[in-house]
Amino acid sequence: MAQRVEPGSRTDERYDPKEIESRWRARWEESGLYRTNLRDDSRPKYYNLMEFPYPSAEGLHVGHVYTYSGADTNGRFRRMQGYNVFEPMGFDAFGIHSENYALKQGINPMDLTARTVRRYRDEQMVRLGCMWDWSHEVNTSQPDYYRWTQWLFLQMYRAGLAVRKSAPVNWCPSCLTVLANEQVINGRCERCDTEVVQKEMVQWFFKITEYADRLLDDLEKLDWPEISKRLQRNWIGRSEGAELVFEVADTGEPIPVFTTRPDTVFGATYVVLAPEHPLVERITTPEQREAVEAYQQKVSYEKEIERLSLEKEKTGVFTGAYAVNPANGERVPIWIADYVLMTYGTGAIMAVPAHDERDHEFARKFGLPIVEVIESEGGVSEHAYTGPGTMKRSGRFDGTPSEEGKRAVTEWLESRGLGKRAVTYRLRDWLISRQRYWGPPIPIVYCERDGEVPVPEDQLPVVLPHVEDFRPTGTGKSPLATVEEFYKATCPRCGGPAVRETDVSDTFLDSSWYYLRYPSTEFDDRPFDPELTRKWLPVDSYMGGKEHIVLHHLYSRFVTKVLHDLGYLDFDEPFQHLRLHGIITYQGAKMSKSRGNVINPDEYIARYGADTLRTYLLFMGPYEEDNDFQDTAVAGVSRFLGRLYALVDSRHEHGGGPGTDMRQMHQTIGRVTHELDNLRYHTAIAALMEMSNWITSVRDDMTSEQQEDALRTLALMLAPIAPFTGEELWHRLGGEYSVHNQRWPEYDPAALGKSAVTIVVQVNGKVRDRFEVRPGTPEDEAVRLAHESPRVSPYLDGRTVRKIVWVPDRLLNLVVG
RNA sequence: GCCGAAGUGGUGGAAUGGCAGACACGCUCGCCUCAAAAGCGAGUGGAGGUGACUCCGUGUGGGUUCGAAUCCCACCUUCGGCACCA
Repeated sequence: MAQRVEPGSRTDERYDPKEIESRWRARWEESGLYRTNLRDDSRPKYYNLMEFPYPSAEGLHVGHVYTYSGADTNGRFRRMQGYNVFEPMGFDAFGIHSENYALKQGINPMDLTARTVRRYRDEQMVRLGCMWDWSHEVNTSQPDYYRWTQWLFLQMYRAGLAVRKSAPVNWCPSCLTVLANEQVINGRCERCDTEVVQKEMVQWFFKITEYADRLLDDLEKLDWPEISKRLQRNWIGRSEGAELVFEVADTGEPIPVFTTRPDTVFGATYVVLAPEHPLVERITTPEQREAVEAYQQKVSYEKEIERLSLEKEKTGVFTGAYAVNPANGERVPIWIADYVLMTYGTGAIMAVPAHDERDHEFARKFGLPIVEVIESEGGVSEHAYTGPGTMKRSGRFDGTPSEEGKRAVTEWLESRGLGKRAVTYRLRDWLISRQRYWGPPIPIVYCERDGEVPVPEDQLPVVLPHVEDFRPTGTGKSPLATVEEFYKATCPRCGGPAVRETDVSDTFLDSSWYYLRYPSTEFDDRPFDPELTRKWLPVDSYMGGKEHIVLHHLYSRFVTKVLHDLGYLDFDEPFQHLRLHGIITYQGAKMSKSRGNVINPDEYIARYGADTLRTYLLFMGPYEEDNDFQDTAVAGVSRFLGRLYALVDSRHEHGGGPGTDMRQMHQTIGRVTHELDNLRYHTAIAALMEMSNWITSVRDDMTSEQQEDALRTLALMLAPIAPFTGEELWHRLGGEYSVHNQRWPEYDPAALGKSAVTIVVQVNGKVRDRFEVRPGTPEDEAVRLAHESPRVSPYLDGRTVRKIVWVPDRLLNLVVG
């Protein structure tokens, strides 16, 4: 540790962030400054959560530093406001990203991850100056954590929400595993950008769709940015309509179809099944069988991305079979086409070409009849009419407005047992199994006698073994399927021979509950302690990036709701208050390794110190918007911190003046408090810069007490943003350790009372003069002053004042004509 | 195609109905220096004027208003999300 600085002495040293930061880091550590007493009831609690990183090759990214700078500044601000702040950190250490890094290095992820985590934490993260309480660190890849991830799986299983079923799933040919729907972005793998293919496979799913309505409705009660609510709403994609039953002609076999336009059922001139629809096999006529099977073959080879392409012309094949339109009894042909998806609705549609663009295009291509049943002006020969209107050619419903017809037609068909109201969602069940090594084994065994049996809770964890060959196999099975010591098991129920499930679970399951674990890391006999959980959750502030809205945030809400329903939690939303920071671009583009425009935070910390990087990141622009990183501006922030240091260091050569108006200081306190409350960090920092400029310019007029007061206030307000420099300045000003335990400064409202206000004088809305007057100056006096002003009077000469706009203490506008 | 956000000096941005450009970056000039760096000081939207000043100016066009960067309508551009969801 460097020499102690005695308060009061002028050192004439330059601002040396490296020395300052390492000295205070050691002092904070040794005094346990950031260890939170979770059982302290004397202050209101504040659970300050921020996204934890997954350790990978690249090291800590500047995006992480951005998240943490903003979240930590908020945590420190709340701490100074009197909250007992809990700010934990951990590692999302399981998962494909960490595993792919290990594969590239050829080192078992179990060995490599431990090293990577140490590097992240001890070489990078500790330097950032965040008030993390490392005594509650979690690492999702450790048995003491994933044991409870497996426990969570078992709760899902018991509740009937974890099911093993065959379904069309997304397979990534590069990662050699299946993916959840949320992990496919525009037909590509979220991790590696490879095009995914569709496969029918038996997999484990969590039935998140059963919670679709609650996930949708409860968004209302959350303090979240609108964009994240909108994205979740879109993703859940609730759609109201009806399920109508068409029957196969002759056999009478029902074909339920989902439609949002039951009012157009009289215009349904054909039915389309998804190519994978189970009915296709049974209804296809011998003449059509060859064509149908060829088409099914072709579609099954198609990549998701090709199938979704809109440019593509519609294709399809007639099955040879007919169905009966339940509204008018007409026979309509049954086709199969890939524009109908097996995974949405019932996998079958009634096609109404007159009033649906897609059906229209298909009907025109294959010469199917187009029957207009909603009155339209332009007709429907060229384009479908999809708007509302009056029903026609619809029997008893002719003349009914379409909106009313939706309900009426559904009720009419329902009375005949051929329909009912229905709701469909875009959201699909969460596919959680992965054919990979680096994750928690799914705690299920398969017994010859008892079938699928959950591992009893007291036998958890099912330990992930350290294996030689951890490479993904590509066979649709995890590498664990080749490890006999692992998969050979005895049935927990009958004791007979059994095999373990060898798939591991999705990384997003690990992170779906980690916020529940942080307060309870001391317990190894329960995932989360009821008492601590009741006290500390839900989370008071959660900070992260936009990329997790339909992944991590949605899954966490689902898991919380399930645990609530099972009686483990008394709340059903994990993150009451969520804020999303913007993306940092560099040279105008998103940072990426391939572009070679990645900012390495280590270099900036080494050169300028963590405080400068933190302060710069927050100063760039509005925290919740995207910002471009500019190297030159970083140096400017470093100079600002250096100026503050010099300001404090040279204070004994100044002050001792007759005293000055301290209103500026009180205004700054008010401004900074308000800006920090709203995450407007860039304007908070600007206000601190203005205050520093103000002190510099008037310090010789200040009394010594005033100067001291101003500098201390400045140090206090700097502390949440630049914690090292704030601490150092506070210490040099003789403040007691630590600045981070001080109360946030309050402004004196009386000191804000203005002795004079500036009135802006406009003529016809153009500013012509401004003058200082006492607050509360009446209108007539202001008007008189305006007429006397040589800068205003020329514009009034020879004209009549038609109107006077008077905003007390602010503005006078004279309208002349 | 649909939904959303945003367009302000050379640059990042401030101002959400009332003084456009706070605060910075950059640049110019000056001080310091043998010189440079650092630091400090002054200036810095555009055009005009010796000058006090004047006019213009927040993507484009229109509107509301005493007054619009801010509200409304149309369009253009950029970014983001979704995309055959019946």
